[in-house]
Amino acid sequence: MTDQTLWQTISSTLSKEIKSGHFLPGMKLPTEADLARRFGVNRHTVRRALLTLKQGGMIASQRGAGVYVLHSKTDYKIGERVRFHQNLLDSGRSPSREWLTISTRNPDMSEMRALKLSKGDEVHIYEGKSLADNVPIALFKSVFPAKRFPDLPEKLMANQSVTISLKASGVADYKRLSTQISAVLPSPTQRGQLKLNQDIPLLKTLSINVDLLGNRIEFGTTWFASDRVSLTLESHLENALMSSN
Amino acid sequence: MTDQTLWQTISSTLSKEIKSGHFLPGMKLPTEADLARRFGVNRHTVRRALLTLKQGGMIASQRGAGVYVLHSKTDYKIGERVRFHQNLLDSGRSPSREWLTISTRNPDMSEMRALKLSKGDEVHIYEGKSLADNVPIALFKSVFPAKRFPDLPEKLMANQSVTISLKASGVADYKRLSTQISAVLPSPTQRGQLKLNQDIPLLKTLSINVDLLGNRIEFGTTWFASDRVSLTLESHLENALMSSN
DNA sequence: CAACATTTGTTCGTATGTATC
DNA sequence: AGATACATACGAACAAATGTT
Repeated sequence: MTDQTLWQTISSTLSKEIKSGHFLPGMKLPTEADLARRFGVNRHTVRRALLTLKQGGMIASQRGAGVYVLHSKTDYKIGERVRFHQNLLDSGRSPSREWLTISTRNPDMSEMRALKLSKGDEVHIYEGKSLADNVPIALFKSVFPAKRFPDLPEKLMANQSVTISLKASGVADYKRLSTQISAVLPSPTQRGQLKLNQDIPLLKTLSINVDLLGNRIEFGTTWFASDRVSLTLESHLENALMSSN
Repeated sequence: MTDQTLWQTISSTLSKEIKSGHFLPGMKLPTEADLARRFGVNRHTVRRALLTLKQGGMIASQRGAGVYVLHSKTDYKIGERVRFHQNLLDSGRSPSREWLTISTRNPDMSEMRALKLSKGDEVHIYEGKSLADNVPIALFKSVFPAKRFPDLPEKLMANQSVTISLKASGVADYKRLSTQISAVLPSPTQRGQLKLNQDIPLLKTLSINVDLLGNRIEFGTTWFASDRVSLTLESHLENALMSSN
């Protein structure tokens, strides 16, 4: 409508065709050359149009293969409690986790502030990847105070689950204190780990988790692929009111 | 580091120079032609690099003028209560609001579900723009049940404030029930209203607000320009724990 | 206000690299 | 191994918005 340039027109045309079901999730779009012929433009103009669809999370391209329509987003709930697996099980997905690094080192400034550490305190770093139905949907980095959880690394390697590992360390329950959300672009490393085809923004969340006494026990960063996830926040009102649903 | 392509190298080089303070907020970057000469590449390659910086909210371009370094983001708090002005005042900004349309019509499916409306119920639509220091930072659309708030439109036009208008309609207080966050690309219309230069994703939030009895009184959608805002969620634990700060 | 130079935005053309099938 | 298809890069030209003279 308000479109003016060729690539904007092409972009919104294809967008409508995808939304209308003309192209279904998982389907391969016509090749760039075909689309260029169809719209009577240069291949670059088609690529410019496809780029914005890619950024919007509607499609993904694979060099040498083609351009594919993506599936709709997984809904990821962020409540008081942080339960990754349960979260995804609820939406009918099969969740899994891969850990990339588990290490212990001195904290940087932001980590010290977030966990209210004293000088000399060390932290455990737990980095990994979250998948749903074997598709990577997020990268995470969790920072724990080493003084409080001396043998957490071994537990994490064995358990694959933060909740269970913390429980084994005496934390019966923990809650989310605060979360900050922003949108960033992936680094080349992140792009590879999430198998992104560039130019898809990540929903970045910084969260601080506390035990029931209010002690800060985890400083977590998560990068969600915005083409595969949307975040849902639920207040503690939710449970009480949802019963009257 | 892990960079491989020319435009990725240029992008991270410029990014570092901006972060290091070599280019300060508000400053004009060298022209694309100059940068192309500096890096010894084609102008297209420079533009590809600048595009990712633009998407990351680091720079903004103006045709005919140049490319400028943007200021850092405003932090926008999302708590149980929804208080736009207070929110921005807290971060030292001068907030303002412009309303674009105020109307009454029949709800669509999503609005009926969100507000739990019965067939035949009408809704008031309140659309507008939020600014901080005269820079647009978000667009919003609020949907209210007309049956409960018959004269809300007049109040909104007079007040400019949702909180005050609802209070005048007998809602002493209201809270956020749930919020869904995703990232989308702006439509041409939104791009114009937010004065975006294309290709900056929007943080889109869908929220349902309820009065103290749990009745749903507002279904709101907000599109934040991700280059100007980051969202912070605070649990109700925050207040209790922050005192021990 | 008009004319002009500057600067970014769009489009086409062409060539080469690289991953997939 | 070869054909297909996307990714990167260079070159050229013009359009559109801006700022200046």
